[in-house]
Amino acid sequence: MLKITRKVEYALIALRHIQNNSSGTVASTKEIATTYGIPQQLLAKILQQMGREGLISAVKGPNGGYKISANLNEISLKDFFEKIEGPLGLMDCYFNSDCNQLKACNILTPIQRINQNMRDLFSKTSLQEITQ
Amino acid sequence: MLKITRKVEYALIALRHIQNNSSGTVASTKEIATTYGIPQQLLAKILQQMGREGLISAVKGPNGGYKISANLNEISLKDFFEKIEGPLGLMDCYFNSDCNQLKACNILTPIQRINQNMRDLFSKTSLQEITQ
DNA sequence: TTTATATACGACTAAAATTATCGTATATAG
DNA sequence: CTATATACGATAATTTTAGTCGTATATAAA
Repeated sequence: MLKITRKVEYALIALRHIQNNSSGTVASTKEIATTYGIPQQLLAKILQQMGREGLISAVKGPNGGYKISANLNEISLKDFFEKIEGPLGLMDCYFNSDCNQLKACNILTPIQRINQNMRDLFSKTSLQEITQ
Repeated sequence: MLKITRKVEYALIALRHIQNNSSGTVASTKEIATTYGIPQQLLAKILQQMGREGLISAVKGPNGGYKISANLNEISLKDFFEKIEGPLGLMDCYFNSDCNQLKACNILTPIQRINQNMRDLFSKTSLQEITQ
């Protein structure tokens, strides 16, 4: 409960690795996968997704790989999580209304408040604080 | 990602219902289950667990049910979550060391910091803030 | 003292979400 | 050309979460 997924974990590891890479060169999927013991195909898909989201950009072909293309200091952890995993909420009813309890739910208001506190926490933390 | 489980959700709903119950009487599993559309057998197990954890106490037999037996104002949401679902952490390596990445993990330190922030958030919120 | 109602709890099954793999296509440096 | 690397939809495996079943025990009330 309340855990980040491996997908996000791998994304953060990769992002930090790419950022710390010696300038001028790019980091390949294979290099990152073997360094951290991450399944290569899975990491590939995550990197592609981060590419589509504008966080990194790809260089194709031999000696190819990825480099950072966004200012990680301007992106909050909340936005990053939502780019990678979609809406961020303690419970589904925050963004999805087909809930059995909704009609009679007695904890909706207080839980929304706690949820907002959690979103605020991740909003005020930048991606850079993890990858720097 | 970062969601509470239905188990915790049901536990909170039940706790609030029991607390708001007219004094002198207890609230039965059946009553709570039908009111909020929660599977009765599942709710029963959750209530039993909360009983074992000392949060509520049971009255057996006809007209039986549960009543609050702890001071919910003195219990943090973090402690409650851990009573119901076990250790609370953004990632397993916070409390379990068999992780593929541990040896080379490059985000351990920063993620532990974020994790601590989340634990602090739930530590400074009392159960009462949800059930009152 | 019998009956109906309610909690207690371990074992099991079902469903959903997460994690990982496969196959194929495209780009490009050498 | 060829080897290497990204692109990506589809599918499979695994893990976690959610829910059910069967049986035992306690007790109020008829």
